[in-house]
Amino acid sequence: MPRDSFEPSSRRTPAVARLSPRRRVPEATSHTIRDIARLSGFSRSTVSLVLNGDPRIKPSTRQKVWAVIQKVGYEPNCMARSLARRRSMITAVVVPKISSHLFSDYYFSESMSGISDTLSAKGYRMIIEMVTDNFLKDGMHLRLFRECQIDGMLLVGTLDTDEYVGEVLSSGYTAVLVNSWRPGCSCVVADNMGGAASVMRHLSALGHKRIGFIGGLNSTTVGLQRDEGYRRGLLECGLPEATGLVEYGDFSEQSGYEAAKKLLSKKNRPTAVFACNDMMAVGCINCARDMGIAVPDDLAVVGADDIALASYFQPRLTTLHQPMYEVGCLATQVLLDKLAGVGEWPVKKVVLTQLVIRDSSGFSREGRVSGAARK
Amino acid sequence: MPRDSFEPSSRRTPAVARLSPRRRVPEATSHTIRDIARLSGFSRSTVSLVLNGDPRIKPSTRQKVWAVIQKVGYEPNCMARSLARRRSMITAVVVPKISSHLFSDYYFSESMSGISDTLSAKGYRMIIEMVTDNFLKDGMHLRLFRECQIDGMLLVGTLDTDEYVGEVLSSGYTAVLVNSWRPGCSCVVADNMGGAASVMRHLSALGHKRIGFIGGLNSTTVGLQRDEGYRRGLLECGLPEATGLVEYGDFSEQSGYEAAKKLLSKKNRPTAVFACNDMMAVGCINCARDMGIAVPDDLAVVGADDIALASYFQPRLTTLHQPMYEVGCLATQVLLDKLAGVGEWPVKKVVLTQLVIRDSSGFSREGRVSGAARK
DNA sequence: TTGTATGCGTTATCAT
DNA sequence: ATGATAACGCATACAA
Repeated sequence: MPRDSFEPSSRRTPAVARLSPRRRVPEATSHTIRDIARLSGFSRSTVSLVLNGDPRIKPSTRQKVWAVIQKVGYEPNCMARSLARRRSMITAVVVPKISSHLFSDYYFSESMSGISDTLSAKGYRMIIEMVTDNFLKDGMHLRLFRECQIDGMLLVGTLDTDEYVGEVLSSGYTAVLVNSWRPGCSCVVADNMGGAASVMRHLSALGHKRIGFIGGLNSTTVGLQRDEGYRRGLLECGLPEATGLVEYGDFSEQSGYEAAKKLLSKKNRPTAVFACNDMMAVGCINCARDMGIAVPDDLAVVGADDIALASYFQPRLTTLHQPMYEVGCLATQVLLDKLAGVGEWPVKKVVLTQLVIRDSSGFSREGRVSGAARK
Repeated sequence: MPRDSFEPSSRRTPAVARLSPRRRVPEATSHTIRDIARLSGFSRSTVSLVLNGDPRIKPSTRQKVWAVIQKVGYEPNCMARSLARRRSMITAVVVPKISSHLFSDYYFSESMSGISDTLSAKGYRMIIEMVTDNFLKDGMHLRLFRECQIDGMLLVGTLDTDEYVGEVLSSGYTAVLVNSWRPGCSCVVADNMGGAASVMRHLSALGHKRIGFIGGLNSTTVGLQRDEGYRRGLLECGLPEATGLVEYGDFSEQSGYEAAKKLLSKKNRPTAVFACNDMMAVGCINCARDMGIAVPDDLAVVGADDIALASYFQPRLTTLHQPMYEVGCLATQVLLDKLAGVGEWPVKKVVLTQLVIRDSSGFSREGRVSGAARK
């Protein structure tokens, strides 16, 4: 009983209840695939096949259908398509909420740009979720998959201690970690360990023997890896792991200031300091200034991240540039490959970092030195 | 012919074609509303009503149904719900793509945070779209509504010359402009005009008579309004609109440098400069330094935006703080109100700006002065 | 190659 | 108060 094709102007009409036309107010009267079928004289399926570029459709048919589509300005409904295809073309990007000023952090902004560019180039859309207490309480990390039908998830800069990450990864859904590292899952990270080691070689080459370290949170991958890189650098340069040369902060300027205070108050204070990120480097330099220690003359300071401030601060910061844009792009590509069913899985990728030499380490002209890659 | 309720374990079974069970691999076997109906012994409709908190449902039924929902961890499918409800609970946030480093700009990052917080508090999700050439070519601005069924759109910092904005607004879809201004539509902006005037009063109070202005792009609302505020400020302070005191840039540091060069090369150069944004203020100060003009002693400089750099730059920048977080929140609220059918429409809202006095204008301690509100 | 029938998971209408 | 069923708009085995 064909009840589809030749009903001139109405939607599929039920056998009996012709009395109450179910059509709701067609406010913006957008067309459906039915309209195209009717107008073009083909069936819905044919239109659908044309829409999806199926090669089985005869060219002449294809053209006729497309002509109608163009003419009436038909656009397929994503929701309906997702429902039928069971694939939403939507990716969630989950970012930690650090204060309420998340997006201003270079680290995240750069990765977001890379992610966004790569996703939209492939026709994917992204929804952004910030990890708040509510996010966790509502179990949003899994609801995004189940309720919202997202195809995949990018987890940016998560902590080793974030439990929800484990839940996502073990749930069987597709996810990639951006700049954090866990065994058994796909991760794309900047080569912080190798980069940190290159910082140490740089300072060592300048003649420094006592190089201090202001660490960050070792629950973060960057914190941990830069810490390891510091130690590896000492080894490579043949420097002893002297005591009293390491203090930890929490990545904030304030914590960098306080760590520096401890470091610089010692009888045998370091002549150079590698701070785990730029903000702590800034704190360190401010502390040195307050203590009457000149940077870079009496103390060389190197940061990491290469935030915008780094090149405007006085002295301009020598720092380890982390190519977060590239990391974002690559991570997204890994995710999309998996969704497309190509490539390996899981996969680990490392993007090289670069040492940007400015003034705070005693050089006066800017230059770049490639960081070491871990192969 | 009831074919729904008492089919123990299978989906709706067609009269004949029982041979080929259409069910595809239920990979992650998530439950549907049918499962809940079956398990609880009620109909799909009842479950749906329970799910949506309909008051007509008897409390005992409500409890029984919820018990099952909790037990099996059922979560409704957004796509199906959106399709049926014709409302997606998704909002698009459209931001201009300035270089590839969009998110690093304070202006946008702050507004995004406000938008994100407000949306997620109301159960809305946001998808972020950057305006690129492709965005425009594909007609994405309207496709988002038609294809993706977004409920509303927030347009952040658009230019007066952006044509797609007009198309969105005239299309009948719901949209709010964030920090830009057009007649006949809903806008939420920072009070840049009043704020700029307060900058002028500040400089005038410091004794400056010749106050220069480095304008931005007057195709932007902030550019235009700060320009107007500059002139209004001159008037309020009884200063003449002298010639040769105004130059324009494009908001970049470089353009600020060049504008300053012209301004400061004149025989009768200004003793103070109000730059339309912080980056141009930085360029101006760098230029002054290169010309041997001391800031703030020989030249007072005030910027606008209060980007993170402002308090780290030397000298620390006196600047007009623009509460973009609040602007983002408010704009989102306006949008959601409209979607909920409450409040007026269209609506114009102005958020006060604040003058943050630091070192570049000659003061040594930080302080805040409320900007003037336009009523 | 094209058409038919049905499914995707939910909401909304109407009848009971 | 609850149940049955038709939308919602598209995709897709399978038949023709």
